[in-house]
Amino acid sequence: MKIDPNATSDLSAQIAKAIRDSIVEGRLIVDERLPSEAEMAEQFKVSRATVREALKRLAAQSLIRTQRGAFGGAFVNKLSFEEAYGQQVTTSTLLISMNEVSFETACEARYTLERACAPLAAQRRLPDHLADMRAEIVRQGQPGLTDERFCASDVAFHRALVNAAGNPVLAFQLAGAVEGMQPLMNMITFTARSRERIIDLHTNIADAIEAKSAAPADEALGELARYTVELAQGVFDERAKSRP
Amino acid sequence: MKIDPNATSDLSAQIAKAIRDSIVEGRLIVDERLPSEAEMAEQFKVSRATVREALKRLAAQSLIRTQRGAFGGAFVNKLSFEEAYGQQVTTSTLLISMNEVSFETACEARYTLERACAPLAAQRRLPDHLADMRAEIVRQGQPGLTDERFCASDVAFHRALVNAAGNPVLAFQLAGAVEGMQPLMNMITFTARSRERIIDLHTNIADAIEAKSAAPADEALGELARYTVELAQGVFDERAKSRP
DNA sequence: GACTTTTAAATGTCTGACAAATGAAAATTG
DNA sequence: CAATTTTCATTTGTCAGACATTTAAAAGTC
Repeated sequence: MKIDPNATSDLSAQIAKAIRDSIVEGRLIVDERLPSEAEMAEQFKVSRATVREALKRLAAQSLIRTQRGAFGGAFVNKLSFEEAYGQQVTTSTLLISMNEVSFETACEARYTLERACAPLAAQRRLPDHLADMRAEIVRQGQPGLTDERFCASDVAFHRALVNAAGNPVLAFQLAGAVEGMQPLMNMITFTARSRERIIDLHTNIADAIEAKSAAPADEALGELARYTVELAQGVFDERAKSRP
Repeated sequence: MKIDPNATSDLSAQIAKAIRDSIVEGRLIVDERLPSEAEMAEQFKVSRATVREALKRLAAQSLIRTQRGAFGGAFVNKLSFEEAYGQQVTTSTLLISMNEVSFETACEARYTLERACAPLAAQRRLPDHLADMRAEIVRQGQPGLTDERFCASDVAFHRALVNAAGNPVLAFQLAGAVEGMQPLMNMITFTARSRERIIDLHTNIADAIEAKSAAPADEALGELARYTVELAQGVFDERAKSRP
């Protein structure tokens, strides 16, 4: 691990990169303890403050965790699916909100990936997954539900569908596609009639998954994708009319 | 933005969270300048070092960028697809390598998602994407190519396929699934015969995409998924035999 | 007006210090 | 001896102040 004091980037960024590379390439293994801040400061010939800034960068990516006290220090963190899932959602949400991604593009990505899960979900679903899906459908039918809560329940329904595929890597990869869409979905005003239609389609999906038949689930998801884009189009048209 | 000095977590983590929330929820918009470190230190009633640690956390997630000099400071960064792509790949790679994910599980996730792209790719592919795919196929046929380079070319081929779908959000979501697999793929030893088989399947895929016919592409991808798992199984069996 | 110099503001880095947490070892107690 | 308490060294978390470096605007110069 070498640091170049004359490089363009910050010393803390260089140090963070050196340690990150060591972790990614396996020279530092999970739960291994890094040298203390003071030792690293000496090793890299920088101050402790600079080392700390580097460590905070790594902590932000869940690559290390720190513990105070004697025999404490910084340890290589075993990245959990939960942590990775959260990072994935945050990144996707920001990416979509900051890059003028059209609703159609985001929606297409989401439903394309989700439909890919449907056959696996139909094949492997457990009672728990079905129960989760049914519970969200019930929630979606409750009167007085705000649009935001309706959307949140929609996300929860689709998360259950993805989980039913029984592949944690797949679930992680889809996290951003499903949950990152929520801010866009929240912009839609759901009328009683559109909710009814969506709940019908969700019911079709749950029924198909329960019956372990992939095709109808895929069909309903396709229909849902079309309908969602249609609803969004209506909202945008309405908005364009009121602000010409 | 409020900070609790008695909370369990670090002050710098709390401050980072407060700023992150402001960005995610839109209270801070792209390119907006944050207060200077000294001002934030005063505002949050902490030292400048603590504020800096918080800012480094945000910089590690590409949420802010900093600029030195007068009228410099920390600015909300517009998360680019490129940056997000890189983060996604790093996270996926670490997640897979640290969590005893079976080759089958990772492979299933990858090919399930990739097959979902095939119809879109067949429909929308541009000459550039085809050229990229063909170029990688040529490279894969060169003698003397190391296994690692063969794998890297394999990833490049599949990246071109995903890009051919013409949906940047989809491409981003698939980044981890395709590239995060590489360390696992690198463990496979590719014989001349297995390379030939893979190149044949890649050619089938490229031909199908060129002909804008989705079904053969999907078929070849399925075959490739099966064959990859089979190859890996061979490697693991071999290893089990030599180290009983 | 075009060029150079100055200057103020901001981040980057360093030093030294103290607070707080924490587990191991030593001392104490029954 | 065993259980408990105390001490203590180590390490991270936080702070204050200083200086170096970068940068663009402002002032000065021809």
